[in-house]
Amino acid sequence: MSTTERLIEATRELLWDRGYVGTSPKAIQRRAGAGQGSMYHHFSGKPALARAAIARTTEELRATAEATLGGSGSGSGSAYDRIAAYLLREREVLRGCPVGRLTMDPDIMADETLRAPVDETLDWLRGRLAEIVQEGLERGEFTAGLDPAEIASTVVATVQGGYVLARASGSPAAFDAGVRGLLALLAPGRDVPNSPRP
Amino acid sequence: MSTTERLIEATRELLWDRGYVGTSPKAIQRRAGAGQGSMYHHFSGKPALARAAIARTTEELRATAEATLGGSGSGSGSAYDRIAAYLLREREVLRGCPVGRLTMDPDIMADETLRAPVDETLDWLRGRLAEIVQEGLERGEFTAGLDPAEIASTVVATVQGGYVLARASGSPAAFDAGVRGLLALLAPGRDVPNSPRP
DNA sequence: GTCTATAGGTAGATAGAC
DNA sequence: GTCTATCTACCTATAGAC
Repeated sequence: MSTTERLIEATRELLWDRGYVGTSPKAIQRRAGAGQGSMYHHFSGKPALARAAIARTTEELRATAEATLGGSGSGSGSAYDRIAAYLLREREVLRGCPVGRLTMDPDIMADETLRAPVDETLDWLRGRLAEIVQEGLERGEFTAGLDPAEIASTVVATVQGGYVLARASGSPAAFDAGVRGLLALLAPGRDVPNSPRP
Repeated sequence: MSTTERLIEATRELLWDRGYVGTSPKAIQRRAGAGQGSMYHHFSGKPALARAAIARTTEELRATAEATLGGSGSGSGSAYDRIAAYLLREREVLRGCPVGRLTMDPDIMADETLRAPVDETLDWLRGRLAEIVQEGLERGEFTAGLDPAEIASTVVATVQGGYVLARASGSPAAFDAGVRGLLALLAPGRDVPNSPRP
């Protein structure tokens, strides 16, 4: 793996675990096995490193989400099933969301080039979920009258907040509970599938 | 206001806006109008300051939540109404939750004396909401078969995640959308009250 | 109680040799 | 491309005078 590559990956890990404010260039160098001069040769500084790391992490989130939310147009399952698959997929719950956690970082929010990709990613996710809810409404899967954009926001918020509850309690159980509650509300009467966690 | 008091309040503000890692003793002193020596006379260091600040903030959260969730045993409104009041109450949405944001701080999670009050507070909130959902189920307000603890987790997660969405987009609208979606799911057919925000 | 002095360590880079 | 040296500022205290 190239030095550039190792620097980006090290930054991704540190941003995920410690946030932007809690991540120092020195820590990135140590983790990447790169020297000071090497790091500043490849990147102009901490913001540039963070931009590269965030770009990759947001791409990954989109790809992972799309993998459960359903293929390219082929209706592979009901809307409920696709949303359930998204909610119940395996996650490193106790680590939190690598994108969502950035919103609590004041220095990220203050820099438009760092905030924008975070905003666009969560916005894309809400839009994608809203499309699926709309499909479900048209097929009569959900209670008529629900607002697709609102339900999409509720779904994403439940996931983001589930991370908070899980981290506070030190256990993924709280995340799972929130998700199961949401699925029960979405489809009254249906059996909620089990989470992948033991 | 005493120096101790000003130090605690300054720490609360900074923890809320910048987190634990992003808050320095010097910044606290500046905001409190206290000198270095003065601060270290009243508190042993940053962790002690944070303990005092978190204790006060969690007390405040409990009091504020209890104010909307309903009085001491007197059923002042339906379960749905009390949950709606909690969800729709005025909040400084773009600032995030002063308790929930602490869960993303690695240094807070690593120190048991700082993590415990956060955990206990969110746990209390979930328990309190579960009681109310239980009441609502007994009165037939909600779809039979719902799990009170799960729904309570969904409610708290939606709030915590709503803050994330709002901060990402720079607008409280995303918070409100998530809340309105949740209320619509909780009581199909009912009109969801408007949020207090303009 | 509050102030100033001191101190070792890190943050976030820049400069220039190799 | 990578390394070492250097730099200013800030972090998180401790010590001791007033």
